[in-house]
Amino acid sequence: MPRRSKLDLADYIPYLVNRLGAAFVARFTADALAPRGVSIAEWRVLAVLGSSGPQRQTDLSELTSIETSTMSRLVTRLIRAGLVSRLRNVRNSREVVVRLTAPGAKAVAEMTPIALELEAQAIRALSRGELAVVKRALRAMHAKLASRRLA
Amino acid sequence: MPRRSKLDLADYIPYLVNRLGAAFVARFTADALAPRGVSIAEWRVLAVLGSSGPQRQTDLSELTSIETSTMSRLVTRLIRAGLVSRLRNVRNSREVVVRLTAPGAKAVAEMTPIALELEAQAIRALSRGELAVVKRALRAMHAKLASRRLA
DNA sequence: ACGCAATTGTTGAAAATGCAAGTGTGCGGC
DNA sequence: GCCGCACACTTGCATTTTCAACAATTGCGT
Repeated sequence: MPRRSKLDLADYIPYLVNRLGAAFVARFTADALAPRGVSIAEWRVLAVLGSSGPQRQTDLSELTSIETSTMSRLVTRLIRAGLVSRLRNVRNSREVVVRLTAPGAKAVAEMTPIALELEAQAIRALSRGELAVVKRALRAMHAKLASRRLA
Repeated sequence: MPRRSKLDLADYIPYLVNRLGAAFVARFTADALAPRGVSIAEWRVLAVLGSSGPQRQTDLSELTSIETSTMSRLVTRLIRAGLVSRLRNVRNSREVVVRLTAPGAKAVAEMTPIALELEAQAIRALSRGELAVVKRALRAMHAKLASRRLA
């Protein structure tokens, strides 16, 4: 067991995670986003809507790790692009429901295979068992950090 | 094996990676950065300098996944804060060498234990074997994505 | 039912970012 | 040696993000 009071980034999980995340973004931007003039933040919102259905902006913020004020303007942009709609909730009029429009759903449908192919490429480096461990580990670490945040 | 043409974010590695990365940032910001008025981008630069020694700005950009123009201004800010110095390379005068000042090294030394403790908390969710798998996997996936980028 | 705090979303202003263009420097071919 | 190209960095400008303040609405405690 190495004694670690000095930081060795090459072995530091947050660093490795950030670097991998940046690589995904770079590749996905080149393959899917840039050709369509969509930003990574916009894609994240569209992907959540496609995966989990219509959402309040607060929930979109939570799910994407994007600030609520940024989300407000981001949704406005997506509306201008015709990809989503924003409607006030009838039962609770301080809330708003954002949902994909038909063109928005089509855009998600077109980009999804590219997204999946990108993941497929990355995990070619892994055995099936390793993949399962990695997914569980990513979720478990997130849970540990998110829970402590409330305390 | 599920057939996946629809995107299920809860099982999608890039999403899990982004979410975990955001959680690290949120926690580290609260624990170490906000109290000192340091931004996450600044910390990343300081951490690389602490871990790998003086660097050219191009290399800092590469290592931190931060754009070179952003890096230029970021280093300027760090200089103003007294944490790093920027000196033109004598042997190649278009290059610059950024290095920690004494206060910069001190700042890194103070924040490093907090960074390590944060990682330690996260990986408490993992067995030793899982941890090894995760680290290898993060590196392997990054390698797969980075190599293809050049092709 | 009333009042007050919490929730949800928006906006203003400052700061940070990204992209393209520009500056200066080194290097390879001929 | 000279020309042209690649590299390292900086700068201008438009866009995006952030943080705080604010407005509107709900719901809780009593």
